[in-house]
Amino acid sequence: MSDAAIDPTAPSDFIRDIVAEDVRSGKHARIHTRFPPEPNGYLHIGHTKAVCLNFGIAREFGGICNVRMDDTNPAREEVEFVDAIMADVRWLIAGWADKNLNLKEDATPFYASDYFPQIYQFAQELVRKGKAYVCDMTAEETDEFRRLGKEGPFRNRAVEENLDLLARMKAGEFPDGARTLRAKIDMQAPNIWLRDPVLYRIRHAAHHHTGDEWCIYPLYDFAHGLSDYLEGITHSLCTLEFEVHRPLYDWILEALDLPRPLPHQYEFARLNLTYTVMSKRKLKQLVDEGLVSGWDDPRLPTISGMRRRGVTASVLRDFAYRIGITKYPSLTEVDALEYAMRNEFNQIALRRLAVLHPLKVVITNYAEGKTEELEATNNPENPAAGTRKIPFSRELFIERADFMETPVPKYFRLKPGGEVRLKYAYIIKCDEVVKDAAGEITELRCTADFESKTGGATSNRKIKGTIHWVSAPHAVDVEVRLYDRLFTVPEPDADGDFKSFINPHSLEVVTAKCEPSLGEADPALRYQFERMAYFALDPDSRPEKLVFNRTITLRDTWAKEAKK
RNA sequence: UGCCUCGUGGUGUAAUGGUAGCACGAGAGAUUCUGGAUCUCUUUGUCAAGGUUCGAGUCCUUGCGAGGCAGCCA
Repeated sequence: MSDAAIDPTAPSDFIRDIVAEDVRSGKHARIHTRFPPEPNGYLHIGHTKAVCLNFGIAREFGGICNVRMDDTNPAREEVEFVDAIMADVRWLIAGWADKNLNLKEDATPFYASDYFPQIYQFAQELVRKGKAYVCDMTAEETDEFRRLGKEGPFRNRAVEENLDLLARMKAGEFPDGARTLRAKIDMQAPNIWLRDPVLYRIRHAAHHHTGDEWCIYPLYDFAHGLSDYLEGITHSLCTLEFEVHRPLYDWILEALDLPRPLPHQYEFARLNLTYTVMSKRKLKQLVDEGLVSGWDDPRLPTISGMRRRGVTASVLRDFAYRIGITKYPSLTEVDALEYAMRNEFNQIALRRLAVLHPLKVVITNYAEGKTEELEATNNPENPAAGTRKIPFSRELFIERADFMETPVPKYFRLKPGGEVRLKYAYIIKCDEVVKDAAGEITELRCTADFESKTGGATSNRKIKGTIHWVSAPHAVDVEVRLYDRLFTVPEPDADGDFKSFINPHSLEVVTAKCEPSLGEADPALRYQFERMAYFALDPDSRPEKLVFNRTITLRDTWAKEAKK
């Protein structure tokens, strides 16, 4: 029974169409996909697309999805990455596709390296069938012959000799690069990957998962399709660059004459996002050169970075579904991601008053020492979220940007002699601007219209501007990290050095003045500092020193207007 | 250069031979105790030229453009 009927939000795309047709025709007993990361780096939002596709299909068609470490290259893979990848995947699918996550019996992910014994047997089988041979050419010679479409001198070795040499390769008798096992296909094939591709190479190196057991390692092309076959994968989904490898994928499975149905490979376009870089190499460079704080730096498009920034798994999934699946190598505007964040946070975030760049305000006609408790709405989008009390007193902080001594046109916040509403409190009028010796504004002296208190006699008096504020004596100080886009241009890796486009203002750290209730902020919740942005607690937070990360600003039509 | 793939508003996508639609963005307005949210409206598109057909974004041909591959990386 397909889940598609009970999930109307499930998207439609050319791959799901194929799967649906295969389900209809009864080609497979059960749909089985896989997510096959190489454990050589952290997952990023591009992987989100693949995870949501593979798990989404499993989910919609009542199937399962394996997470398989594509670990056939001991030189660059590490256990640290396996753990990080699994944590990210589990987080991403939690409460959504847990049921469809297929793990090994000991609850660990699958590893291509676990199949090395079987893959080796398949290699021997290919040799016995005369479809693979041991080649003694150097890497350079191999390249050269392949370019020229020329058959090498070892191509027609006898089966027995090939079998013997392969065994000796495995036994460690030869140094790295001395020989390879190659498929015997067609050196004149128009597709380069059919010109006797290398199946095994010699690497005397320890492997993160198999240790020193092997000194020959299969290449991706040989290992991947066989791993798919061994796991019973029905639909092997990968990105466009593997398109030209598909004939080889099929050739290997067919050459071995494996029982049908065979897994089939389908390709889709990887995700590209404006104002960021996605390649593992570039992300690693940013991390290694200390240009960001680590793989989980909130400015990075890594899953761990976005999680730390405050982005939720459901936002990422929603985004992945919004962008769709095609074969067109598109460039998605980051606005689509930001929209997904705002769209969800607007529904769930608790509203709080917090002043990021404080300016002191004294209400001169308000009694010294007096305090009032005012009622504030937790979430206007969700009445069930209820209300809370916030203290008001004679001395307050407001946002520096909410006052302009010489206001620009259309500015309707506080100005000398002007009025503005303090949210949930009074309408105040600015009587006096106090400056220090340097001419810097240090304080505003205002008077409140006591009749205008929220709910009061003239509270419905029309005032264009409403601003947020915090009572100075009650304010809680917190650290706030204001993150912005890491790059200043839409396509940082289009040309030139991407690092020269790094946004020098991608992080601003401030000490904010917050309403008291924020002192008990919950790391599981999302907050909107009213009129500013959505925030989440950073793991660096300690009870005595909270740290908030700005996940995404509110839409700011004033900023756009002011630029005109 | 060879081989493979892909071209639908600014962006991401839908339309499976039958009214080119949706979302994001942009612009205008309404409303608002968040310049948020919400609501209304507007704008802009089938790469080009032929062909098949009653009818083509869809099928065919050619051209143009873009991307991928040409590691003993994945």
